[in-house]
Amino acid sequence: MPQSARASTSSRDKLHLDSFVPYRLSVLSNIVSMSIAHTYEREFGLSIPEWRVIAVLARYPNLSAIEVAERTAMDKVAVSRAVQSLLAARRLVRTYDKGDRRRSMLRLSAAGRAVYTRIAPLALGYERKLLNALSASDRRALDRLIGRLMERARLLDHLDGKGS
Amino acid sequence: MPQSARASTSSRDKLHLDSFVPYRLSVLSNIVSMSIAHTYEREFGLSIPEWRVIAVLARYPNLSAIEVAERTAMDKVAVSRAVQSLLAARRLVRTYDKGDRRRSMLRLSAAGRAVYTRIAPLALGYERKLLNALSASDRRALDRLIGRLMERARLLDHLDGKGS
DNA sequence: TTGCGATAGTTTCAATTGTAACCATTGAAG
DNA sequence: CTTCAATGGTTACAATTGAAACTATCGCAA
Repeated sequence: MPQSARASTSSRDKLHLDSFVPYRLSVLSNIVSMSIAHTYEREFGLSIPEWRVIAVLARYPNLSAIEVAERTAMDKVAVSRAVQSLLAARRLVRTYDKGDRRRSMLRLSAAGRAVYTRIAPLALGYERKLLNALSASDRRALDRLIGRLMERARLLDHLDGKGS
Repeated sequence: MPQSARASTSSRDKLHLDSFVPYRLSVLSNIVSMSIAHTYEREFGLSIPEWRVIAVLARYPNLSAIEVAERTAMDKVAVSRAVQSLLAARRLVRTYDKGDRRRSMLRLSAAGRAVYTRIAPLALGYERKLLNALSASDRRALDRLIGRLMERARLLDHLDGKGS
């Protein structure tokens, strides 16, 4: 079998990490996340999960833990831990649903809201500085592209393999 | 003090996780990475760091551990661990530089190359399926946008705060 | 030579995270 | 009324990761 097409690594099978989109996305996302995370860790002792919980509760008060998980793309264990440390820091108030006592109802305390109103501008400021690298139309394009890719990635994920 | 402008969260300070670019990037990147990681974990028992080391050594043989770290955006501890488990699995060969015996020289064994030639097409196949969500010109745009953002993110990172 | 700061890489220990098992409550079925 | 599967959430334990300290070698200087 001379230069078998099956066994040889044809040029289109070559993978350059530098131009491999999943790799590039991962590196970009890590730099960005760590940059922001560093800000609110330093200033408020918040971890990323904690910050996400605060952000979503600022927008949608009285969610249950599971609803928070859905909106933040975290799993319920991560939410549970973030909620516990936020409760301990008195940045959150938890009550339980009358009529379904499994269901918690979470909202920010005054202290929690204060944290939010101080961090949100920092986070948005970082985003703005980041997006300054792009023209207005590029920014719109970016949004659209991320949306499309997210949709497709979820589809692929559910189609094959781990579609639990 | 009726609707104090200072204390209230003005509309441009509001942060919607759903439209916050750093958050969207992070979610997208996680879905994508885990989807691919799942494939090579299942089929070859490779972790993400191990896969990255293999990918870069397939392209550039005889790198030292630190050079691998630079090209994969991993830190040297992660590289050290990945290298150890790849050595144990006999997928890597390590020699030491004559003349500087601190410096290792890493390259794939035959088994390592075999793993590479089987995974690379899977990874590229995934990328292709993902990018099928986009037109050719959108794909070019995506590449350009990621590049610009990466550059800007690194700049911002080094400017302020943690510029170690 | 000896000494010393820098570089390559490893080890150690603590913190974070992920998985699975678990407890409590609910709702519906018998 | 019991029983039992499903749901909300927590706990326990193992695996991963990160930061800092450590070892070994090198290059240069006195």
